Amino acid sequence: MTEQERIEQEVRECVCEFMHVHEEIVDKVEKVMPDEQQLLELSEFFKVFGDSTRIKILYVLSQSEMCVCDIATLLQMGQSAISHQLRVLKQMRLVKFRRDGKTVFYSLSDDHIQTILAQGMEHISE
Amino acid sequence: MTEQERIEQEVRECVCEFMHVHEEIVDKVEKVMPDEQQLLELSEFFKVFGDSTRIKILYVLSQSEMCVCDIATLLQMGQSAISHQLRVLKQMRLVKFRRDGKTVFYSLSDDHIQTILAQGMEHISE
DNA sequence: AATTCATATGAACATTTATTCATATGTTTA
DNA sequence: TAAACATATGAATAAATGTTCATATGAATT
Repeated sequence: MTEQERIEQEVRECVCEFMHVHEEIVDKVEKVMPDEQQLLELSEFFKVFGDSTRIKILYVLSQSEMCVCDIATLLQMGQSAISHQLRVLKQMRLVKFRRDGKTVFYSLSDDHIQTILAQGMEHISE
Repeated sequence: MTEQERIEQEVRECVCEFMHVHEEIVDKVEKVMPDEQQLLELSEFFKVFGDSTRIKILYVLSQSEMCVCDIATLLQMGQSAISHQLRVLKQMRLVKFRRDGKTVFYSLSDDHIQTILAQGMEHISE
């Protein structure tokens, strides 16, 4: 690519990104955009649902509270893997837990989680 | 780690994973588990929400239909990056589009998407 | 028909992420 | 208090993912 061509491309990109936009729409939406930080947090929240192991954990917990061993058995996975994922779920407050002797029982932390799971199920079964 | 110790660990893991589980719970939940494939699809669906660029795209589209250039301008990102992400959103049927001459307008594909976004917002603002 | 423009896409690179292995922590029981 | 047990965690490795760069496609305009 020659320098000349590079400049031409930059001009083209500039045109695309700063001149031929629909200004009314962009201006209107810009005003109601939540701040960067909030949208980042939102994506981090959903990221937690975006792994099949964690989805399975959430699903089984939607049926009953359960200890780490139970979950590992149900999913046929190692205890360590489950434990690591439970930590992620805990950090995002998707699950809560109570200790009973040596055992720790996990459960879903609130109703949003169920609602989100249900909406997702509906979407993929359409 | 000696062979002896390895065996001991395997036994320990075996105990954890196959003997001290709460059988009633495990049996009950095993019966209502959706099949592997469905849960995998569910996680793939949510994975799409789990990236800040895509969340921003979904958010701006929840306000108005919009062309690729508009989105790139709003998010201050390159056209290519947006286009790649729109493909992901399209594949999972989170967005639909209509062509008008050279321009392609994107919009959210159905109400589940709005509901899920709203539930997520509620969760993180608690 | 040739050019311009909006969008799409393939390849490459850098970053993130999930699992495993080994071990640590904290609770109970002998 | 020592051993057994359920769970947690740090480090390492392997796999997945997002962005950029260069270019391709397809529609409109001259």
